[in-house]
Amino acid sequence: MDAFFASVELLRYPQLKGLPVVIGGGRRTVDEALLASHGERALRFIPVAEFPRLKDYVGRGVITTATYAARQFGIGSAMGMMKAARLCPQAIVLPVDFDEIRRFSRLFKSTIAEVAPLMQDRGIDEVYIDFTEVPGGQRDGGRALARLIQRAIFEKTGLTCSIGVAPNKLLAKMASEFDKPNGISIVHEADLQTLIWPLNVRKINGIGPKAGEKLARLNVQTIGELAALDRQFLISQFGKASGAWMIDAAWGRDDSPVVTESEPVSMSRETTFERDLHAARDKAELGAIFTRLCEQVAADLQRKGYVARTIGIKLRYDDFRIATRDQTAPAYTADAQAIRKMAGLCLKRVPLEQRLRLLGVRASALVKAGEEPIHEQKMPSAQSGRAQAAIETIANYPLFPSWS
DNA sequence: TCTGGGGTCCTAGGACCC
DNA sequence: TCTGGGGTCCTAGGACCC
Repeated sequence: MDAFFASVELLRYPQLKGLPVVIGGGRRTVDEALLASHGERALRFIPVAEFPRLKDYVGRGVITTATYAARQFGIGSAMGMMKAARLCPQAIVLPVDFDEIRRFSRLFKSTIAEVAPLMQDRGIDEVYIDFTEVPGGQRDGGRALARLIQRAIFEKTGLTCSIGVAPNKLLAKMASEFDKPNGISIVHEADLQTLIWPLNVRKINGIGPKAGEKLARLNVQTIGELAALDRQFLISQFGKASGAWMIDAAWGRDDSPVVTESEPVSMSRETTFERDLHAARDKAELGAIFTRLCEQVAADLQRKGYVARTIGIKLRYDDFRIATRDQTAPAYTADAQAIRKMAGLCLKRVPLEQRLRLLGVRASALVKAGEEPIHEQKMPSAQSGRAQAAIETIANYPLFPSWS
């Protein structure tokens, strides 16, 4: 989807069309009173002058999405709000409305699934589609179906998307970047050398800042240069799995299937504080946040019908270093108090002298509620001390109090 | 006044088991 | 005079993606 978060807001505020708008930030920047006085229906008539500007923004957020007009100023996703404000102080800033975003996400995905049911989720605004078997899918090299999908999505949502058509997911993803917004790009196997090899290695989905930097140090900038390297050399540099994957990617080879269903691996909640907090000096505040995170994780598990056996915490210190601790229990739970106790055990094992910027709670080793393995869980005797504490913790809490 | 939140996957080491 | 080999599970950290 093109500039998804921003485009959804532009549906409500069409008067902002063509203007630099950014979505993101930690606090609500649209005045609630303004919304209340104008009412949902009249939102489109709020004068542009009344919208909050980036220069007035205070907080620790990052940009989630920038409209194409805002991108002209050098603003992009994941950029800190303060930096963006320096680049374009007059840009309008709106908060993320997650409920609305999720609603549109479901809408565009269900629209696609009606046409091409073999669809894989790739986050909130992206999917892979295997339309090998869709009637008419091969017409005009796939362009006809791509047009049909674009039209259907626009009719249902009023939003545009960009589509890449290729023999596999790797190439399709790259192709989808070629003609944005509202474009269709078709890449054949034979186009590898002309269309793919001139691109920077960072355009490969899976080569991020670190691998990109390392390749640059090896004097490799383009995908073509990467393709010219020896497989064994890449394996020696990046490890067995990554090295082999990298050379295949450079040659456009990817046989991974489009996966329509998958079970979640973990569920987590985390929050960055408005100011850095200290475990001892801000104990009450931190404790309340910690408990709330546990309650949110528990609610997420229960709402989605899962139970977890491993609970973990995540800390980000004021210097941005991250620490994580995990604890596996002998039994599964989705209970807020049990999770709170487990997370508390984790907290005891992590250094707390330094001020904290972020705290998170994570549940993993998930299974569907009611489908827990029946045989007894073997405890890792390596951490028998910890494990014992976990056993006692769990024993003190009923497994599914909210359902019983 | 730098730098969100929710995920997945991989690696490497230690403990333990047979 | 040296001390297996394979496998699983757990943990911590890190890269990467949307």
